[in-house]
Formats: sequence, structure tokens, C-alpha cells
Amino acid sequence: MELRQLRYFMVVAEELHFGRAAARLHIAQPALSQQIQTLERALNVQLLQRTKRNVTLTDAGRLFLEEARVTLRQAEQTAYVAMLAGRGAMGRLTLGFTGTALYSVMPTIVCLYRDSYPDVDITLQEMSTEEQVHALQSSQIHVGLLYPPLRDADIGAIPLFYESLVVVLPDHHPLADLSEVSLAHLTDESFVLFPRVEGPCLHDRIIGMCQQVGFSPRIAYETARPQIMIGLVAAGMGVALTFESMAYLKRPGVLYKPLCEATPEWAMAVAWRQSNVVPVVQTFLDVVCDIDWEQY
Amino acid sequence: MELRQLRYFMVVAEELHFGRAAARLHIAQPALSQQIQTLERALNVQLLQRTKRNVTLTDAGRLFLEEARVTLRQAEQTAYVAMLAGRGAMGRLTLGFTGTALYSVMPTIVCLYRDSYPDVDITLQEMSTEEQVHALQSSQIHVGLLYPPLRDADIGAIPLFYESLVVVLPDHHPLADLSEVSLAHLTDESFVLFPRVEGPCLHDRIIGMCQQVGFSPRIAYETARPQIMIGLVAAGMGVALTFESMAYLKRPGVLYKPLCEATPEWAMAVAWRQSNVVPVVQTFLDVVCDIDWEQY
DNA sequence: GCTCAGTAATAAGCCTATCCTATGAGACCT
DNA sequence: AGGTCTCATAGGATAGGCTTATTACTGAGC
Repeated sequence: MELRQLRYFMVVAEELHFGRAAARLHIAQPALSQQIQTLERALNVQLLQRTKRNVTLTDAGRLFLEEARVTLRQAEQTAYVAMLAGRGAMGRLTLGFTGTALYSVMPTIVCLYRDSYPDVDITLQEMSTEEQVHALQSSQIHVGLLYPPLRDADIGAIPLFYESLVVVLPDHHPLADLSEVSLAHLTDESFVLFPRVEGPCLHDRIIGMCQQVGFSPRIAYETARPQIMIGLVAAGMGVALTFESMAYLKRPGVLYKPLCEATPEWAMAVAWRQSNVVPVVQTFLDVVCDIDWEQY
Repeated sequence: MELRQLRYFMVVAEELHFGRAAARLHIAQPALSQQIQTLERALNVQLLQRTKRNVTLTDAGRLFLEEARVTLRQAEQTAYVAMLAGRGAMGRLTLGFTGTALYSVMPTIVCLYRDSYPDVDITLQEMSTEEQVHALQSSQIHVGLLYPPLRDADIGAIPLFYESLVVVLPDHHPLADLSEVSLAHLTDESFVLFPRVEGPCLHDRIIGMCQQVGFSPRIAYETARPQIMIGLVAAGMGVALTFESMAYLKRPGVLYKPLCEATPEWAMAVAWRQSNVVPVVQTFLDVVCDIDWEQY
């Protein structure tokens, strides 16, 4: 039994006339008669009652027709699913993101992507930049939201938008009234900073900047989680340096101040493994690149 | 897209190895490669990721595989339904039966048939012998339970069992104490009888028997419904003549008495249209003929 | 580093099945 | 009785599927 035979049979059952059915199928009538005969022989069942004058369905034919319709619909569905999946409009996408991305770009991107591709299931995993690189290399995630630079040439990355560093202060801090803060003001402060492994390059740059101003920051606490970071600042455990986009994460008792110094313009990027651009990755990148980051 | 390709793909997806898959399918490896390629080209989707060393499913392939499995199962179901229907083990059977059959053979037959062929839906229709003949001729019913003789040569009939006539009396009737009753006793009675159209031949025989004994029965009420017939007898509206199998229909206030006279041995028969022996009819007749009517 | 085994793709030829045209056979109508 | 309609059959052309042989490439072992 083949789908062709089901398709042919369905038309014959609708027309109850081999000539017309053959015309609809764009084949000659004898070919159609043959196929139906082959089908009946394969099933060992008479599906049609032919007199020399007209054609009717047998009871078996009627029941077979119903099932055949279901089968053909299901076959269509099968092809449709493949088509969707092949275009990246269906399936599963696993996305890694840093703790900071959770409070900035990640929700935006995921919402827009879901709107465009509702049939793609998304698996979200918070992980550090380092972890994301490994996860990309081992195909545990499809794409990541992380902080360049990356050393692996196989991993592509597109920076989304550049942002400066800001200082996070408790609101009763002596510097709270200034409109901007210099690193020099922070010489004797305790610092809350992200762990070096979260972004060794940026970490080193920050330490370097401090040393240029003449001090080595005393890092009292390390945490990659923004919520915890500003919580510690609010509790007076120190000051923090973080990205300006974090300023969206309001919390009573905490102020964000720009730095006077030209800070490194740092970018969050979307990254993927270039040797593994499966369709869902491509559509995801399309969506991300379509976003106008200026407004953020 | 054809079912063959789905079957092939399923095996390749299971083996993830063209050589082994081809062996399982009893074809050569290049044929399999070709079919899968044709399938991928038809869908315009890559289902398998081949390196020179091994084969893996793409995301699209995984989703396609699930749907393909469903499709193949449904195709099997389609063939299975046709097979069942072709053997008369599935579909619909319409059965005509007389009012008397309702209280004798019909329930027995229908129960046994349902046990053997649970997937055949049965439509039951009470109708007179005459009506059944017409319904058989016009294919409104497949088989009937009725009283021969039938004049149509195209309608086959098998008598099920022979039975005699009995007299139905109200229990306070003067003849109630006799163990058997003669027609001569009933000369002055009012009769409750089935309408002539329900079985003209038997009706005429009964009238004839009465006339042989020397009287013409006064038919006070005519009804084809046994319940009504014995109800009328119980109410003292007359006596009735009916088949002995009716004696199963007990009712307080009513007695059944055999006749002294040799009555015509009359048979209920199963009838069908010989030019319309579709599978369900054949299986129905098989069941009916398998019943040992001696015990009834 | 080279060879060999393993694996999928490709090539070329054969064969079957699918399709076509032409024709036959039975039913219904005039 | 002849004509028309409709499905089945017959015979030939064609395409698609299968086979074997070969190629191209990979990875493992010596």
C-alpha cells in the first residue's frame, strides 16, 4: 500500500467515476483502474462495486475511505512538520545567558522570538560566559548571551549594544549627592564584583583601571547574581561596579552613578557555534539582528 | 512523499547506519541512500546529518520521525480496517425482524452475533414479513427474521426451527383446566389474531383450519405486537392463536394451551438478498447457521 | 606516515511498475 | 439494432527503483 494509491482511491470514491477521477488526477483512466485493482489485491478486499454502468463504494470501501482520509491528512502533517522544522520555525532552542542578561536583553529577545516562532520550544539556562563557551562547543546550547571576547574561532558573536560601567552605591553613602563618581573616590571602599571566571577580560580591565588610579580594589564579595550584588550594596557591604543596563533593576536604598573616567565600552553579544548553524539558530539570529538596540 | 520512504527513513533513523538499515530492509545500501535523498529533496529539508563516518538525526529529522511513526501506524490501521470490513468483521448490519421474533430468536441471534463480531454496528428494525421482503429488495436491510414462504427467487431463506400453534387463554376461562384445547372448543370465541399482511399464508391456513372444523372465527382484534395480543387476552377481549415460542412471554392472567389438532408446523426463517451477500451478511448467516436450534 | 577497514555517495545498467494509447465488453438509451 | 457510455484489458513506452561496481573520504592500527 502506498500513499499514491490512497490519493487515487480518495478521488475515485469522491467522483464514483473512473474517467472523471482520472481527469482530476491528470492520468489516463486505465492507469487509475490498475492502481485501484492493485490496491484491492494488496488489501485482499473489494473496495468498489463496479457494474458496467456505475461505481459504488462497498461497506469496506466506505470504512477504508474514512481511514485513508485520516492517513493522508497525517502524511500532510508529517511533511508540514518537516518543512517548519527545516525552516527553523519549529523544534527546540536552548539558550544560555549570563546573570546580567536576565535583567536586560534576555527577556526582550526571548519575547520577540516567541512572537515570531511560537512553535519553537525554548530551554533557558543561566550560565557564565565561560560555561557558555564550553556549552556551545559541546552543543549543549544553541546560542548564548555573553560577554566577549571569545578565543574560539568557531564561535561567532555579534555585539548587541555597547554600555559603560556604573557605580552602585548605598543611598546614605557620602558620594550619594554627586552626579558622577570618579574611581579615585573609591580608593578605600570595599567592592562587590562579579567573579573573575564570569568574564576574565573585563575583570582584569577593571582591576587595571583601579591600579592606574593608584589602588588595588579590596574585593569583599564576589557574586555573579545582580540581585545579590545590589542587595549587598544596599546592606552597606560595599560598592559595586556593573553595567549601566543593570540600572533598570531598581531597589530602594541603592543608587547608580556614572563614572567620570572613560570606562571600557563593553558589549553583551549573542554567540553561536558557526559549524552548527541549524535552522533554529539561524532564525534566532535573524530575530536578534532585527532588533534595533539603539532604544535600549 | 510515499509510505516506502517513511518506512525506509524510520529504519535509518533507528539504525543511524545506512548499511545496517539497508540490510534490515533487504535492499542494497545505495538504493536506500537514494530514497532518503529523494525524500529530503521532496520535503526540501535535511533530515539526517551525515559525516563520512556516521549519521545523526537533525532536529527536523527527529520531529519528522515522530510524525512519520504516527503516519505509518495510521496507514496500518487503514489497511487493518479494510481487512476487517472485507471479512465482514466490521461495519454496519441492518436487521429486520417481526414482532414475534423480538420475543424469541432475535435477542439470541443478536447477542451471539455481537459476541463474535463486536465491531459490527447493528441496526434493528421491527417490520412485518411483507415489509422485510421489500426492504431486502431495496437493500434497506441486509437480513430479516420473518415467516416464509417468500415468492422472490432472489431472496434466500433458511428456516430456523419449526413450531406449532398454541392457544392463549385468560386464566379464568372455562377451558383453563384442560391440558390441551381443540379448535372445536373455540367456535364461539372472539379471536385476537395478527393482521393478514403480517403473514398472509399462515393467516389463511388458520382461517382454513377453523372452517374445516365448521366455523369462521370472529376476529375481534388484530395486532402484530405480542405484548398487546396477550394483553388483550388477559383483559378478556378474546382468545389468541400464536406460536409456541411466544409462551416464553409470561404474563399473569394468561395461559398457553397446545392444540389437539395437528397444526401446521411453521418456521421462522432468516432471509437475505442473494444478489447482495456482502461480507457482514455472510458472517451473520454463518453465526445463525451455527446455532443449534434444537434446544429452543 | 602509511595502509586498511569502514561508510556514504555516485555511476551505470537492468528490471519492474507505472503510465499511455488503443481496443474490448457490457449496460443503457434511442 | 445501433450508438454511447463506462470500466477492463492489452501492449508498448518510460520512469523510477534496485543492483553491482566504484569513488571519496574518515579514522584506526601498525
